Amino acid sequence: MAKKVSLADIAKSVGVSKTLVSMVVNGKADAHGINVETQKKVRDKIQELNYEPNALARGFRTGKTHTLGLIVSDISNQFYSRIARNLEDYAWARGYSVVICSTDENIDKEKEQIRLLRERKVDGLIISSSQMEASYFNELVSEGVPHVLIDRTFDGMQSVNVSVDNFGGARMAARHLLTQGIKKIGIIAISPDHISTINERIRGFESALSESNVSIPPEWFIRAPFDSIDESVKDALQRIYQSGNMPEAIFTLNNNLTAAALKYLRKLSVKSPEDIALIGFDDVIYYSFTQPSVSAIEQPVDRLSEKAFNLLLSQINKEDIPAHERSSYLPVDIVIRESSVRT
Amino acid sequence: MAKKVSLADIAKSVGVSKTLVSMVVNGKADAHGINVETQKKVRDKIQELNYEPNALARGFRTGKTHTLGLIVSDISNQFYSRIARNLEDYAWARGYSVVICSTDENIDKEKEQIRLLRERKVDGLIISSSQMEASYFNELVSEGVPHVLIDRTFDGMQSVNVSVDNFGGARMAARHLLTQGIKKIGIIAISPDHISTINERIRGFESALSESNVSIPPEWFIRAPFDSIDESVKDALQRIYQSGNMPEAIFTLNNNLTAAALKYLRKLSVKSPEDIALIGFDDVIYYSFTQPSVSAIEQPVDRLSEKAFNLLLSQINKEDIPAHERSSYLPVDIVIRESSVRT
DNA sequence: TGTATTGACTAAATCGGTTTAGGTTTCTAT
DNA sequence: ATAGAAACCTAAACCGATTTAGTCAATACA
Repeated sequence: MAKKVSLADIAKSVGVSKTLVSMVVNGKADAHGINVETQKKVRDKIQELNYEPNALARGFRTGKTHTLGLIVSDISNQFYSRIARNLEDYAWARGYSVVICSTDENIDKEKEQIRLLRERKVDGLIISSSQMEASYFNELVSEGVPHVLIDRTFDGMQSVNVSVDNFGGARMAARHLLTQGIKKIGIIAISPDHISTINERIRGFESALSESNVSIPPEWFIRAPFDSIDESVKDALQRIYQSGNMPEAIFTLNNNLTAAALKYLRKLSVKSPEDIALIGFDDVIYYSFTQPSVSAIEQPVDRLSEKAFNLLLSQINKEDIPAHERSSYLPVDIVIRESSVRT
Repeated sequence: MAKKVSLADIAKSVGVSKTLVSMVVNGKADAHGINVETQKKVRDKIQELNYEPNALARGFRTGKTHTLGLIVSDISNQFYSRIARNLEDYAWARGYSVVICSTDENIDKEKEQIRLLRERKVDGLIISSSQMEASYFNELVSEGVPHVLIDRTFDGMQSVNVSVDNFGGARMAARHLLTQGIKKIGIIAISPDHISTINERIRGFESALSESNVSIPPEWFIRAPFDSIDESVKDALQRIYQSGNMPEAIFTLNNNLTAAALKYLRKLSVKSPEDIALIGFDDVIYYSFTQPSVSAIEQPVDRLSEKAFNLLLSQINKEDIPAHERSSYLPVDIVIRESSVRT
């Protein structure tokens, strides 16, 4: 490992000051009226010695790392990996890298990750938080930490945030079922119960139901713990199946729940949509060729990511974000396929 | 944004040297025989002033960032997002963060990302490379950059590497088809053609076929460009369908290709396995409830990631890696479902 | 009594850049 | 001839930790 060439080496070798070399490296030479020939000499020497600036030293001095932190519940969930990918693309285009952190819906882990990322001086954070404590984020705001809450938001929170119309999406799903005269409806959510999106979806769904005087009986209101979705959905569906009292439709509140429901309905030989109609929140490409193909609420992942990135960049660059931009809800679409259509 | 408390602040405030504070912070105080009471005083002051070490300054001095780089073709591909997740877990347990980079199978982008990560002084790299140039990686080796090639490897390469038995997996798939008397077989690969896994799979598949004197005619050997898999697979299948000369089976070389094939066979109303049997490389949970359920070669993602991480950590810690550990191939499994069984 | 040894601690150098606060020349205008 | 302005460049401080190479006083030993 030959010792790295430093800026001082270049300076000495060309016979100019470190300041000048630094200016050339950062493209500030012209602005400082440095002679073009001197600039060329420096650039040639940089080439010759194969100098590469030490980003750590630079970051140490400037306080900028050109790194962003992305905190989500689980990066292997398609929804989040797509967000990650989009974000990464926007970041790459602007010279930023992104560090990923999966929280497993664990609040303490999330806080620890945020602490660590801050200690590492990332320039900004994009967070899909598992918490619902506004005060925690308001502290981030008042400490001036650039961050955007993505996907999940909650009341009383002053952070810039971008999410999706979870309430409206779930309401669409409910209305879609109700229009078909379906009234015996179940729902599968995940626990813990402090996840804002899930709660919004429940609210939206129930609000539409109550307009038609329908409600979800407790035995059809299932909570599957985040870390054991598969078994919990299996057990719940089995219980319902054996009870003989089956709903006509089930609404699953995220893609993992939908997959699990699909899997175990099939195992129980419960036909969808004939026996139980199914509609899920969050669309996945595979839904179009599962048996049955699955209806779903589709989220605008790309626009969500783009918006979050831009809002974060504005904060990093100390630009003002107008009040109406500080909080936005993107509309969702309903994609109706076989699983939810009974007529 | 109140100015951050520095180590010097603590030192001055307690009335000791920075050295001492640093030793306390890093748990080296006892080893240096520092009085326990002095230690306590320092620790109390750290609490009181809420001191947090500046990781950038520390990293600048020590050259360690406790950050790893993960380079893959596309983080939103389930295969890679699962690797990312596993890696992140191992990394987190050891105090490392991971930066993700998607290359889109673009060699130049990959090189640029590696350059950037090195400039940012990540402690190590885990790379699923799109290249097949041994010399590039041998340079990394001789420069002493800790790195592990994961998933994809190639000849003449001295880097530590962990991959999967792509050759054997594809051979299994071929034999599975051949045993059923299927001889008219097509294959869908991706381009560019410098991806080692894809090439190994082709080799393995063809080697099994040639044992039975079967070969793949050019019109059934499809290459779908990485960035337009969907349309290319669609076009190719349509062409084959319209030609009237259809294979009895198709082997798709990765999960995206399998999904695309499934989607368009369905659109063309080509029944699987009756009209065309289908088997793909890389298993995905959805395959078990698609129509038909899809047979696949399953890769040991978790073991792959674990091994890669451990090998990287060894390098970072300057431990010796025995020769037989420097290169490993993990076995794969075949998961037979409906799509490939014609009897 | 003089020399080691031990225990407790520290001053100063260092990492590699960026930033601040200038300093020379040379040219131009009076 | 000379003040003032341009044009071009630089020395030194600085960011916040770690590391090196000690110091100093008290005790132990011969």
